[in-house]
This record gives sequence, structure tokens and C-alpha cells, in this order.
Amino acid sequence: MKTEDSVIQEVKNIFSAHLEKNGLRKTPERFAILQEIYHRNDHFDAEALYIHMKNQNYRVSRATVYNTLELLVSCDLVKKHQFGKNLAQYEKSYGFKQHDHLICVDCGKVLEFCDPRIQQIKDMMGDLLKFRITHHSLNLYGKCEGACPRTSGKDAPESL
Amino acid sequence: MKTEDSVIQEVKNIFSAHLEKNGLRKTPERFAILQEIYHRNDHFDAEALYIHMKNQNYRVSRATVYNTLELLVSCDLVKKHQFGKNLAQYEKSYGFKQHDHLICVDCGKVLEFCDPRIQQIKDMMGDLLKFRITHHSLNLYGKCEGACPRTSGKDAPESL
DNA sequence: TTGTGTGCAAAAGCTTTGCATGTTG
DNA sequence: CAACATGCAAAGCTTTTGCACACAA
Repeated sequence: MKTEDSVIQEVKNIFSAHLEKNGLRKTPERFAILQEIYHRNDHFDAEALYIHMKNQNYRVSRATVYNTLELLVSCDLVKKHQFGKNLAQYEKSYGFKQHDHLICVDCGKVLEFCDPRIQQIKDMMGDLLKFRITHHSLNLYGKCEGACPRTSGKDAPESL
Repeated sequence: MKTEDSVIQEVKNIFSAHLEKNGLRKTPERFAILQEIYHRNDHFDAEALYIHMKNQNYRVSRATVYNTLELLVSCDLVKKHQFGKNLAQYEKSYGFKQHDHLICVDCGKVLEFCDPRIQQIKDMMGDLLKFRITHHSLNLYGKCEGACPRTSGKDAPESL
């Protein structure tokens, strides 16, 4: 199994190549944000990442966080989600199998699952409706039975 | 086949019963909004509905539009979606089969489709992951092949 | 050196809230 | 007539933009 550090090295190389290929600059902020994202194992929003960076004493701005997130999404190192709220959530994606999400509407807990039938549906519908399908989003919403920390809401955000 | 008017009468009755059951008031605004929604056949956002009502010379406020939309969603007469943007889209849902969406990322066109495998996935995952699943959202994103009015963006919003 | 990227703060866009007024039950 | 709903405008939140400065190439 790969160590976290080796994964981070790999994604930095990928990002570096992507920046180079597109004539974009390799700024320390961009790599710092990538690194912080790959240190996390959860779903997070832009503000949480920004605050997290601030707490680590990085000098970054929200604008750069948003800008870099978009770059990372465009080169498939990060995935962007909307779990029913007007708030984009992100997660690292390199080295992880494609998966979908199950969200608890009470406590905000997010579980992941894979199902090959999704791919079949994509293929069939793309064919049938004459679309070239590039990606999808499948979220199942419900309530986790048993231990559900009802009131907390979303994965405990860090405070500044 | 039911006429549009008879459908509108049915949903008004359902809404009326829902309001009654929950001790909420039957205001003319609420029914006017319901009626306007059921006159439409597209996916729309709150602002478009508000502007549409204004154009019809109704005297309503955004607050009431948002409030009523939420009421209608809660009694299943309207469905709320997020098609990748930070903008809620709505559609009437009474008398329509459950369906999912295929969105063109170029022109914003929205197609609908049904696939029984979704239900199977919901059942299986709910069981497997110990969730009581209440609803879901499946969006396929891609580009419509051939005639795609590339630049227009979203279903042409009406102007005030 | 040159133009892209950054930080900062202000603006923008969608949604919610506060308050005085109106209206339902 | 009392409580709830409404209209209006302001506030809230997430995200984007403008601008002067910094720095990668």
C-alpha cells in the first residue's frame, strides 16, 4: 500500500504536469492547497479548507482557494459535489474508485458506495438520448438508522 | 387523458388538504403560486417564477414564493433540484412518473429519463448501509450531440 | 521583465430574515 | 381578534470580481 506521502508526491507531479501543459504557473499556494486537500479524508467545503489553511498559518485568500479548487477539479484530482444544499463540497479523488454518496438528512453524515449499474445506465441513456455523457452525480438521501448524532449537522467544521 | 384544468383542480385539493392538516392558512398567494407552477412544463428557478408571477400582475414577494415552494416540496407537489449550479431548480411533480435528469453542460438543456435499476440500487444500498432512504438525485451530465444551442445557457428565462 | 497569480475587500447572486401591515380562521 | 402570512427591504452566505502588488518564467 502506498504511503500518504508518496500519494501526495504523485498528485503533485500530476498537477505540475497539468499546469505546465496549460501554460499555468506553479505557485506555492497551488501546491500547498493540493497538499492540504490530500491530507484530509473527508468531504469539505471551500470555507472549511480556507480556514484550515489559515490555521496552518498559510497565507492564502479565499479567491485562491476557489481558483485552485477549480483547477484541481478540471484535472480530476478533486471532485466537486452538491449534497442538496447551496454549498459545494469537495473531496480528493486520485487513486479512489468512482463512487456515489448516501447522505443522512438528519446529521449530514456521508457514506460512499459503488454500483456497476450506474455505468450501465449512463451508457444506455447516453446512447438513447444522444448525449456524450462526461460525468454524473448520484446521491441517496435518508436517515441513518440507530446512532445518528441528530443535531450536529455536517462533519464538525473547524473553527478559526 | 386529464385536462390541465382538472389536474390543477386536483393539486389544489391536495394542497388544501395538506394546509388544513398542518394548521396552515389557505391564502390566495399560495394557490396562485401553485397554479402558475402547474401551468408550466419546464424546470424553473425561484426568481423565474417570481418574475413570471409579476408579469401576470400578481402581487407577490420573493419571500412568499420561496416559502410556498418549500411548502409544495414538503407535500410532494413540487420537486426541487440542483443541476450542478448553486441555484435550485423546481418542477411540478404530481401525476408524473419518478424520473431522473440528463443535463447538457453546454446549453443547459434538461432531458428526463426513467430507469428501474435506480430503485434497485436504492433498496440494496439502504439495506446494506443501514439507511432508510427517502429520496435521491441522479443527474447525468454531458453534451447533446448535434443541435446544441451552445451559448444560450438554461431554458430561456423570461424578462420582467 | 512581463504578464499571470495573489491577497484583500467589495460586489454579486441566491436565499432567508425582520418588521410592520394585512388577512385567515 | 389573535395568530399567522405577506410584502418589502435588508441581511446572510457562498462565490466571483476588481485592483494593486508580487512573483514565476
